[in-house]
Amino acid sequence: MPSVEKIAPAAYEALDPRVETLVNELIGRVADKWTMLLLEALEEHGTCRFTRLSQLVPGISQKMLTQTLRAMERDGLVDRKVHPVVPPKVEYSLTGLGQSLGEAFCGVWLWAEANLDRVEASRTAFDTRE
Amino acid sequence: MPSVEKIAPAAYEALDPRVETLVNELIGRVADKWTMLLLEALEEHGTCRFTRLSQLVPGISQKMLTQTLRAMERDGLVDRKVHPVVPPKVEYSLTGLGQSLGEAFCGVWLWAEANLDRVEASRTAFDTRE
DNA sequence: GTGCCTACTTTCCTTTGGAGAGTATGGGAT
DNA sequence: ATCCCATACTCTCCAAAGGAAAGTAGGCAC
Repeated sequence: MPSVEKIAPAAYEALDPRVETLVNELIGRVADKWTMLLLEALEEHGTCRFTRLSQLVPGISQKMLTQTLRAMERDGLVDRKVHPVVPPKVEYSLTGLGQSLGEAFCGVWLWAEANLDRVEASRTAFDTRE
Repeated sequence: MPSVEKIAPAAYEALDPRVETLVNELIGRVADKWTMLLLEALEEHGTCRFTRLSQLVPGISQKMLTQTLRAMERDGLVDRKVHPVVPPKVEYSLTGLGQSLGEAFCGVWLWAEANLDRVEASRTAFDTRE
């Protein structure tokens, strides 16, 4: 089981605090529930429109959908294509950068899928201990 | 570049909606800024006490530190060992499950490290477009 | 005119999160 | 005996984030 250090020892140890801070900020931005869920939806279904995305990501409010998509666009993760027609038509898709982040998150999805039961068991054990 | 489907096609396609909902909930719980940062801190520094963790994770409030650690303990990600001495001494460490999640997040750290510049560039481009 | 369509905004209100002070405990210093 | 300290919280108060629902724009069908 490799750790970050074992995979990229030199790069990791060589980080100066300034870069580490930036990485932490980026992680804080990107390690967000809605961002992850949107990344997954766009990865799985390809180009989507606003309403479609709101259906694909259950529980997201329009406000958060707009907000998260904008932030992802600003970060270069999604491409936003506006067709100047009426009624409005806006298509969202992953950029190469977004796809690579989606792949980076792949391990987390697999982990969640594989360990659902363990987490569930731990929770009930914890709750009955109280 | 493998996608989720290519790595685990059968398991992924076979998910019934109920399981997918649970996975989404688990992702929502775990894809949290503080959880990721704590996971990283514990992975890198091993067993730590409360005050140490608050120093290792810059910007976290005591409230969020307590809260996040409790949630992680409940999910079986961290082990909380209380030594009944005075002043109090509580040691936190990753469980096997926590370590495996830390490894799953490894790709995201590497991605962030590798793509900091691209994201930064995209942001300034976006901001000057406005 | 009325209503419809879509992608947002806006408003209002609840929940979450941060800052800082307070708590409990016994041991060591004075 | 009294004071102070260390540690891991816990509480209170306030600001910020987030959700629900209604509103907006503007061309088109009726």
